[in-house]
Amino acid sequence: MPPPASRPIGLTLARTARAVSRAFDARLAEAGGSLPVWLILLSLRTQALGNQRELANAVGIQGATLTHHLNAMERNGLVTRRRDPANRRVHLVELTPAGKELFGRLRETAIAHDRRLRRGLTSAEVASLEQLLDRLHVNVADDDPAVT
Amino acid sequence: MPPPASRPIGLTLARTARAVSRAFDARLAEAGGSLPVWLILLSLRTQALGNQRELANAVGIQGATLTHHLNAMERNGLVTRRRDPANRRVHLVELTPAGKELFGRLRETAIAHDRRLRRGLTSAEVASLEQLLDRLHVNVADDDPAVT
DNA sequence: GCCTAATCATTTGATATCTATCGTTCCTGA
DNA sequence: TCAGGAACGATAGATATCAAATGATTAGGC
Repeated sequence: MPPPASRPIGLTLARTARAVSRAFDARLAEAGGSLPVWLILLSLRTQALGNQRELANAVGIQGATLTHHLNAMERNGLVTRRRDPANRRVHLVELTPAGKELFGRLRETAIAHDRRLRRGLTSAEVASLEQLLDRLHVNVADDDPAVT
Repeated sequence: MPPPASRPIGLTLARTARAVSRAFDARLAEAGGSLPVWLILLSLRTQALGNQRELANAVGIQGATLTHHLNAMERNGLVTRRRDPANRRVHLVELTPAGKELFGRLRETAIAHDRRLRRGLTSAEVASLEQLLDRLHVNVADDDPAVT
């Protein structure tokens, strides 16, 4: 059983994802944002999150990492944090007007990026890509590492 | 023109890639390695690289980052670095026996990971996935950002 | 043959991320 | 009632990464 002759699919996946993320991040930087800031703004704007842990989960980062970003965003006047009076362990994170304004600008960037990414692909192809990616995800998320 | 109703494809791509990379890195760690170390060993073993810049390029990282990894690998006795007598700007990087031994172990891990990743996918599906990823890559690598 | 360009690697300084730990606040069961 | 544990977020310490500046060496132009 020789090693796979072609380039491993994981390598192609990692490199493509990095190139795409970097391109997106560069566009967001031009608009005054960054990838993590955009994901945080998006989650705050579109989901009702009870606490920072849920927010971190929605963004896909750890709580500690979220803390750093929220510190910076608070310093920059994008969000406010205050204790929930009903449960003083919980911090309520809210967008300021400046935060909402940045969200609007970054949303344009995100829409343009997505359009650019899909260029030349039919919606059936995009759907197929999504489905294949999901299957890779399932293959590694699987709790049974015994399968060789 | 509303934002795309479905989850942006870039987000699915980024999350899948992260999950896959993390799973692979965890396996490599069990075998005594890491993702960047594996890529460096693989490049050294399978390609004739003239200098560190080429090596960094093959691995897909910046020269500065490569320097850090080579420092650590040299400390751990996996590689040696010496000046090229013909061009004293160039460092020749070579695997030690311990480096070759680790390469062999990590290769097993990499083969198993690839097999796991492809589980349930036909080779036609994998080829289709590769081709779709390449098209995304081209879409962002494109030098013409005017296309919206 | 010199001075300037270019090339190669490293260092420096910054950001993003993780795991582990800590302090505070809340809740539950004896 | 109150002691122990759980939940929440912050902090500390570590690693990976990049861009920009620096140092050393070579190559080219005159």
